Amino acid sequence: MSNRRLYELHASICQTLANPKRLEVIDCLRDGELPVSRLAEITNIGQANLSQHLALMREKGIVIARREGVNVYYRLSNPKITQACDLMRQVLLEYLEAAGELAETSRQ
Amino acid sequence: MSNRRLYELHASICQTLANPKRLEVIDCLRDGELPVSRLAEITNIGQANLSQHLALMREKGIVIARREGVNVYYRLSNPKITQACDLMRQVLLEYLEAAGELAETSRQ
DNA sequence: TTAGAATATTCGATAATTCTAATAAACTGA
DNA sequence: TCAGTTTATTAGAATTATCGAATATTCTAA
Repeated sequence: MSNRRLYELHASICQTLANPKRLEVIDCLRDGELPVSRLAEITNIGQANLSQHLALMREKGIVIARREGVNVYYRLSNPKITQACDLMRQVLLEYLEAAGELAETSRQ
Repeated sequence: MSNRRLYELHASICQTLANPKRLEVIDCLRDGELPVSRLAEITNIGQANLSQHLALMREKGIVIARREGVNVYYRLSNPKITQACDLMRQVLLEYLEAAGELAETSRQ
């Protein structure tokens, strides 16, 4: 597979994570599967919109759906997704901290 | 800081990584800083466009620029960015592998 | 000080994302 | 089979991202 194509696929994974609602859903699924109804409760995302976000993550292979009766349970396809999110969260927090200290310094 | 706001900032980090050209640039900077001219050579991205991508990454705190004479050197702001990218790359590769095996299975 | 090299910014055109509202589909129990 | 519950899909409007072309800025060496 060409490098160009790999970068495109890689970017499409990142793109899938590049939305606050989807990140919240991923966070909800960190410890195991949940039905859509529960995700809707926790996140307060409208039904249609939540379903769209889940469909997108399904297509990109980020989550896996399992139907049980009338409910559909979603789970993360790979624990490394949580790890990657956590790392990026750390990058963010370190950035915020550095920015905070910078503001501290310039205030003196 | 509110959770909502953190998810937004987190998403904006992911958004910054969600582009094949920017991922390629980040890959180039994995082992240290490089001048824009060198990045342009390696990646074959047009001057204006490359500069736009670098500006975006600067704004989001992903890269840091250092001017030395007529050249501007860019570097990653945090080694965890490389780690996060590598993890997501692994997620992708494992997905591709699983998809490949799936195709293998269904062909039998 | 001025020409030339390296980099950045601005401006539109095009494409991609995101959302809500409406509707459809899948399933269960009566 | 029908009503009700849960989830998915579609359509269209609004916002946002991406790119190339043109232009501006920053710096150095002559």
